[in-house]
Amino acid sequence: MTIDSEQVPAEKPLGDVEAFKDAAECLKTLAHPVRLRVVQLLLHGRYTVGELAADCEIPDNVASEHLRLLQRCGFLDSQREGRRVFYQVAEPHLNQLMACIEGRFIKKETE
Amino acid sequence: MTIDSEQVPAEKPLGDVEAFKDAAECLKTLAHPVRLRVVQLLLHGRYTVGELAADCEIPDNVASEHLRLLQRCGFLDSQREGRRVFYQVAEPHLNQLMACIEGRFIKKETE
DNA sequence: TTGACATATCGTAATGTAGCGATATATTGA
DNA sequence: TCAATATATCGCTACATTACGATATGTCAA
Repeated sequence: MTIDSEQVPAEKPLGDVEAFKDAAECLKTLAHPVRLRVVQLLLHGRYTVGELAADCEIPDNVASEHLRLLQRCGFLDSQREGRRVFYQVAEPHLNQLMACIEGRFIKKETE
Repeated sequence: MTIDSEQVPAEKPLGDVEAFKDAAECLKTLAHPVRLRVVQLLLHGRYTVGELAADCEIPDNVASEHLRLLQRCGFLDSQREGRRVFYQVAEPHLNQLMACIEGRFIKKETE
């Protein structure tokens, strides 16, 4: 048995920095107050750009840009209906991820 | 019964953009490949700045800066022991949050 | 076809973030 | 006290992100 001045830490989890590049990119997209609110809303129903912009109190074109970013990393998709475009959640994991975030950061009424 | 050209969406979840400001700030801190890897490691044990820097293949001072950011939003804390500083997880929710992220983005061996 | 509406895109200015090298601080042992 | 080690901080540059106003595209209804 060798003597080692370092205590041996628990075995490291597999993976490395590289493995988290995609995750970091997507999380960064999610990490914006407007986009978090948008995702929260879309987990409860379909909304148009205008409706989401109104809820978030931002101009339509700004909302449209946020939606484009969320769509680009696969969180959302959209369908045009007439002159309006409805967005909805496309990534099943968003539900659980959002639950974690709300559980940590959003205060419930009944607490 | 009134006729409404809009279909009524499911009731909106409570909250607003403002409520997600803190969440967005912390998520943004987490949303970096090095910091995700660091958190993953620290969920499995205590490590020094130097050990974390080595694993991530970055200079010590860069690691120190990442650790400062993670500590600033309450994810980590640290204790000095001699000339080394050990970091560890300070936020219990990180475990579940990280599980979500790994579940979505990190491929397991056995799959 | 024209005008109004809904959404998307583009150029740009302001701000934020990452990483680097140099330097500072803290701790230990010679 | 001095040098070596470990970590932290600072000033800086490069780059990314944000929101805005203007404009473009797509759709409908008169």
